[in-house]
Formats: sequence, C-alpha cells, structure tokens
Amino acid sequence: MGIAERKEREREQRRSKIINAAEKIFSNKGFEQATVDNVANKAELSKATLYSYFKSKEELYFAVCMCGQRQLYSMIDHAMENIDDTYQSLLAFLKSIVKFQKSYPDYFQAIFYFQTHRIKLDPKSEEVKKNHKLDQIYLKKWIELFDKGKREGLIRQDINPINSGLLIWMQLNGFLKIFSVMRYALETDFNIAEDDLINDYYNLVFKGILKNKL
Amino acid sequence: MGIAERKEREREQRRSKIINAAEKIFSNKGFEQATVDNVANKAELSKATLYSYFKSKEELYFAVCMCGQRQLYSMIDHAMENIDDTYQSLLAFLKSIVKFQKSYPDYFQAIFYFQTHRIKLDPKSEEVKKNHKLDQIYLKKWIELFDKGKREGLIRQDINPINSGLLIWMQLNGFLKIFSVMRYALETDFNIAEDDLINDYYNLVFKGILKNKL
Amino acid sequence: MGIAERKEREREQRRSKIINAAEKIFSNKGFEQATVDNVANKAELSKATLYSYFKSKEELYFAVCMCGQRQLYSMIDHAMENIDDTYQSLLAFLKSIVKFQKSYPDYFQAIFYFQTHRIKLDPKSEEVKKNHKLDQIYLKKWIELFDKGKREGLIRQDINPINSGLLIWMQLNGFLKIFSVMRYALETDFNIAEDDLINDYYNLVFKGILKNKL
Amino acid sequence: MGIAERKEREREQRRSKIINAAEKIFSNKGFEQATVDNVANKAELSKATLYSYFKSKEELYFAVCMCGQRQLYSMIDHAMENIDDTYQSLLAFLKSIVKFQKSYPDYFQAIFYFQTHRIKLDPKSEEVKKNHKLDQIYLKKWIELFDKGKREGLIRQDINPINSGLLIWMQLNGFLKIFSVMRYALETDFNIAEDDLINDYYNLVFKGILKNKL
DNA sequence: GATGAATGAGATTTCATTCAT
DNA sequence: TATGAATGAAATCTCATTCAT
Repeated sequence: MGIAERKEREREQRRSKIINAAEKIFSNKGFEQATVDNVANKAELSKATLYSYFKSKEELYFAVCMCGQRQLYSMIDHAMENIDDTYQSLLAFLKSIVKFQKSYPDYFQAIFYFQTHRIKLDPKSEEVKKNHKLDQIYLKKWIELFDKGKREGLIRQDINPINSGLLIWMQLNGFLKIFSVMRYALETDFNIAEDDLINDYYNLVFKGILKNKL
Repeated sequence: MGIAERKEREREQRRSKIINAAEKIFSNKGFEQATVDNVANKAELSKATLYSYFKSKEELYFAVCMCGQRQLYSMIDHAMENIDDTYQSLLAFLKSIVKFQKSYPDYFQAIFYFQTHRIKLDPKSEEVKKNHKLDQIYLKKWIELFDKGKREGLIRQDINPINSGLLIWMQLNGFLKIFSVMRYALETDFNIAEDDLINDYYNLVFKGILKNKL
Repeated sequence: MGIAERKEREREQRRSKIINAAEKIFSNKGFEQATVDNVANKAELSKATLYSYFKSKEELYFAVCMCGQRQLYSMIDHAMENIDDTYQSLLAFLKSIVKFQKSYPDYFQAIFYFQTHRIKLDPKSEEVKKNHKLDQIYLKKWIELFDKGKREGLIRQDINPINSGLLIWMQLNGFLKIFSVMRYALETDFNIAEDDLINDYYNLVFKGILKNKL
Repeated sequence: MGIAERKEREREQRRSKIINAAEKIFSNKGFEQATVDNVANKAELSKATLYSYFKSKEELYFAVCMCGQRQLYSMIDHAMENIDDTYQSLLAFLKSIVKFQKSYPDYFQAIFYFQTHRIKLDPKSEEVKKNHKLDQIYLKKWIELFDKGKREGLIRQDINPINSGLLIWMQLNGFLKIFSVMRYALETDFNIAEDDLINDYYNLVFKGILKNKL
C-alpha cells in the first residue's frame, strides 16, 4: 500500500512545485504577460505535465491564490491566538495582513489581481466554492470584532460594524496594492520611511473608529 | 483659413472618438485582453487609421488616461471653486474623486490600471512628462490642505500632512477600485446601500484626522 | 505661353527632386526596406503627390535607375571623347564604370538591384523599352571595341568578342557589387588598399585578353 | 535508447524539410518577398511549428545559407581530392563553384543575397561564428593555391596572390549572379551557348594569371 | 504518467495605394 | 494640383492547448 501513498505524495509535491513556480512567474509578469511556458520552465516540467495538474492557466492562477489565501488566514489565526483584548485583536488582524503583503508579495499580488479582475472559472467547482466560503468566514470574524468592540464601548456607537469593517478592509487592500507599487518612489521621492507610514496608517484607522483617543 | 482650422477640428474630433471607444473597450476587457481591433471596430475606423493617430497600443492607453486625468482634475478644480473653508475643501476633494469614479468608471479603471502596472512608455515624451507634472501638482494641493488644516487647528497636531495625505489618497484609490468591482455584491450579499457606505467612508476619514468630533 | 512653360519646368524640377530623394533612400535601405513614406519625407512632398508623378513604387525605382543609367552612359561618352586608341578606349570604358560606382554608389546599387531582381514593370511602357534600347547600344559599343582590337592585332585571335565582352561586363558588375559591400572589410581584415586592388583588376582583365604582355 | 535516437532523427529530418522548403521559397521570391507562411505551406507544417525550429525568419534564412555553404565546401573538397597539380587545383576550385551554382541555384542565390545584404543576426551565436570561420578557411585555401602556383613558376611573378585571389573570387560570384539571372536571355538574345561562355570564362581567368599561354 | 512536438487562432504593426477636398 | 487621411491586406510572431508516444 505504501506505493499508492508514495505516488500520492509525489503528486502532491509536484503540484506544490508548480504552484511555487507559478506564484513567482505570475507575480513578476502579471497574469496576462506570464506564459504557461514560463511557469513550466521555472517548475522544470513540461507544459503538458503542467496541464495534467491544472486544466487551464486560469485554474493554475486560482490554485496560486488559494494557496496564498490559506497562508494569509493561517497567519491571521496564528496572530490572534491567545489574544482576548478586542483592540489588540483588531490590531493583530491588520498587522497580519500588512505582514502578509510584506512576506508574500507574490501571493498578495495574485490575490489582489484575482479579486479585481474577472478570471473565468467554473463556478460549480468545489474549489471555487470552498475559496468563497473561506473568505466569508474571515470577513465575518473581522466584522464581529467591530461588533464586540462596540458592545465593549471601545468603538464609537455611531459606527456601523459591517460598513466600517468592509471599508477598512477595502481601503487596506487598495493601500497595500498601491503601496507595493510605490514603495520605492515613496522612499526616494517623498523621503518617507516605510515603517513610519505603516504606523501612521494604524493610527489613522483607529482614530477613525475608537471612542477615546489612543 | 477656415479650411485648415476645420481639418484641425476634424482631426481632434476623430481623436476623441478613438479615445472614447478605447476608454470603453479597455475598461471592459482590461488593457491586455482588449485588442486594437476591438477599439477600431468600436470607433468605426480601420486599425490602420487608428495607428495613424496613436503610435502603439500603449500610447493609446496613455491617451485615455491623460484624458481621464484631465477630467478628474477639472472636476476637482470645479468643486473647490469658491470654497475657503479647509474642511469643506478636503471634503470637496474627496467627493470629487468619488464622483469621478462614479461618473467615469472607465477612466477611473484605466488610470488605476495605469498606476499599478508598468506600461512601457517613452519617458522622454513631452506628454508623459506633462502627465507626471500634473499629478504632482494636484497631490501637492491635496497635501497642502492638510498643512493648512493643521495650522488652523482643524486637524490634530500629531498628524503628518504628507504621510496622511498620501495614505488617504492611496486608501481611497484602493477602496474605489475594489468598490467598483464589488458594488453589485455589496448590495446583494451584504445589503449595503452605496450612499451609506460612501458617507461612512467620509466619516471614517475625518474622524481619523480632525481634532474635534464632527 | 510662359506660364505653361514654367509649369512644365516646375513639374520637371519636382520630378528630379523626387528621384534624388528616392535614390538616397533606396540606396540606404534597399528597395524592399525603403517605404514610399521615406521617399516622400525626404522629398518634402506628400505621398499622394509622389503618386501623381509615379504610378507605383516600382516605377519610381525604375526612374531612379534610368537616371543613373543616363549618368553612367554620359560618363562613358565623356571618357571616350577624343580617344582613338583601342586599348585606351577599353581602359576608359572600364574606368568609367568603376568611377561611376565610386561617384554614384546609390545609382550603381539601384541599377545592380534592378538587374538582378524581377521588379514588376509594364513591359509595354515606352520608358522601359527606351531603357532596354540604351543598354543594348552601349553593350554593342563595348563589344565592338573587342572586335576592333582583334582586327588591329591588339587582342588575341582566339578571343570571342561577344563572349568576352559579356563576361568582362558581368564580372565587373559583380565585382563592383561585392566590392562596395566589402570595401571596409578589405582594408581592415585584409589590409588591402582600394586603388591597388582596382589596378590589379585592370591588369588581370587585360592580361586575359591582350596578345602581348602589357 | 532507440526512442531518443529516433526522436532526434525525426527532428533533424523535419528541420531538413523546412530548410529545403525555405531554400526554394527564398530563392524564388527573395528574402523580403518570401513569407514565413509560404515556407510553412511548402513544408506542409504550421507556421508555429516552423517557429519552434527557427527563432526568426532571419535565422531560418541563415540556416539555409549554412546548409548551402556546407554543400559548396563539400563539393570543393571532393573535387580537389587526389589532385596535386596546382593548375588542376585552381581549375577544380573554380569548376566546383560554377557547378554549385548550376546544381543548387537556390543555395547560390541565398548565399549571394546573404553576403550582399546585411541580415540582422546575433553575432555572438555559435553558428554565426562557425559560418564565418568556415568562410575564412576556404578563402585561405584558395589564396594559398595562388601562392603555390607562384612559387612553382606557374603563375606570373607580378601577381599578388591575395589581391588576385580576392578579385577572381569576387568576379566569379558577381558573374555567376548575373549569369543566373541572364541565362535565358543569353541564349535567346545573344545566341550564346552556356558551356561556351563558361569555357571562355576559365580561359580568361587563366590567361590573366598564368606565366605561359595555355 | 510525462513529454516533445504541433498548431489554430489571433495579436500588433506596417505599407502601398486611393480618395475627398 | 497637392495633400491629409483612410484603409485593405498582409507580415511576423506568440501562446494556450492538445496529442501521440
């Protein structure tokens, strides 16, 4: 029986190898500019083999995103372990996302592209549904923190948890996207230190929602 | 006399027609998916004609962005006419951008794409330089409002005008980008009214920077 | 009536201007790489105007060749004026062609290309016939020199004037063509002085046909 | 074992098939007029396949020339086997080139075009260097025959081996080029038999360089 | 299962030529 | 007559995908 298992394991390893290669290529060149050939070369596999793992370029891209997404959510989970305080939780959540962008810019880039472009996928696919569900779960966790904060008197009463949660999430994503593109220009043209800006970002967010000044 | 002028006018009109067509196509399909054929068909001109107005697909795309940019900045100028109050100015600035995205989603999309992707352009081109300069001017105007607000005691003293100005600008762009993609889902999945969200957005921003609660 | 004459003169001047421009462009880029636009720009005329003087790119090319050909034949005529001696005549003939290639490399290049490629021309055209006739005349003059030389005992009796005339004419053209391409390499790679080579060329030719050593 | 070899062999055969097709197309239409589509059709392959064998039209053209060149040089080698006599060697050399032009007019045409036009190739390419080296070797062989002939008293002492070698080589190429174009006209217009002309050509060359009349 | 090879369909760009003014 | 503008037709090259081995 060991044979079947080994085969299974090998297949899984190949899949990972492909996704890793794809992640780099897609991030470097963007979805459209990247070619399946590029990915196959990077993965040191033939194009045809690649197609035996993924039905299409789109599906491969989606797999990369799924992988990144799992990484992001595991980082969030990890950061929120053992934190009870709502303020700390909100901060940890935000910081996880920022850290994710910094640690895995390729994944971040892939996910952002995926969210802002219509990539054709089979909507009946189990994977696509699973992905969607996971997103919902973490968005809910995020919004519930706003609810809790409000009940605890941490967050202003006029704050609508859903709206604000979504707004901040949307802003953050956009900010990080532009930030990743402008990072270099910010330092040279505006003489702005990255960490300062990130800190000011947290401040701005919290000043916007908290009842009392920090 | 009149003849030369008329010719000039006609050429300008054709150019506009092409840009309008391009604006729609690019916005619908994205820069890469859009083909020059698509644009030519939409503009009811031959591909070759189109190439006599624009040297390359890139240049055409850039022209669309320039056009959108001019529109945006003229909307900002218009909105800020006759406003002295700094708070009102900041609000008018933000509202102009939001309104721009709503009124000209194609332009917004084009500009966002342009800013977040590296489209190859001749950096020595006068047009490219002009474009860059215009961006700088309006970014400066925006940041100076923060300075003024701070001097007037409107904005908190711990706010760094440059950082905050940039942050809010980056956030807004990202927010609008994601918002434009999610608009439909927000109403159906989350039951969120667009105008409410936008209002909450303004609140969040101003709560983040103003000295006194609104 | 002066008006009609002036018009005629002006038209002729324009035609010359176009041919001059075309000569340079065609020589620089070759017939295929050169564009009608290139020629029009060089001639400071619109493409459409150019087409009112020449029916097609081919015809324009042919006009350039005609012009070059007239130049060549006038140089030959000039060189052979007042020469009676057959040996001197043969030498003058050869030298004229060599000089022509050196003085008007563009024309030479055009004519060579024209002779070795099939450029589509209306064979019923008067111009084409005239051109053909002129070629025949000068080829005949050339061959007759061989005849005369033979009768005079200058040239060996076993020489067939037609064959040798044609051979030397073909060789010379080919030699000059390759020479014009290799000129630079000859000096640098082989350390050969242009004039030495040309002299050796004359020697070789005459050693080949003359009865007595020079 | 056998599989890899067979694949290799098949690929080589396809490559040959393409080169053969290209040879004909290029020779018929010339480099510029010929299209990659033409070649692909002739080779009964898709354009894309063709591009998987040759990176560009230029590279394909170059491959055709390389192939022709190898053919030419092998003909020369073959002709000079078992010949010691210098006069016979010179004659064999010349005859090989003439025979090459007659047997493989397409190759001859391709090589001539290649030598007289600047086709853009990667100068660092191994193939390009190899080609250049081969040319050098055979040119050297040719010129050394002149040297040897001079030492043996076969060739006149006033002959410069390098100059004469180059001159005759240049002349021959040019002559064959024009000859290939005019072959038909020579027979009809001038009533000249091909073989007679070729013989006269050999005579002319040798009368030009040899010490004693043949 | 892995792969080298093949390809259809299409992308961008060019250019000789015509036409309305 | 001179020209700016328009265009059909084609050229080179690319790439996601399939298939025979």
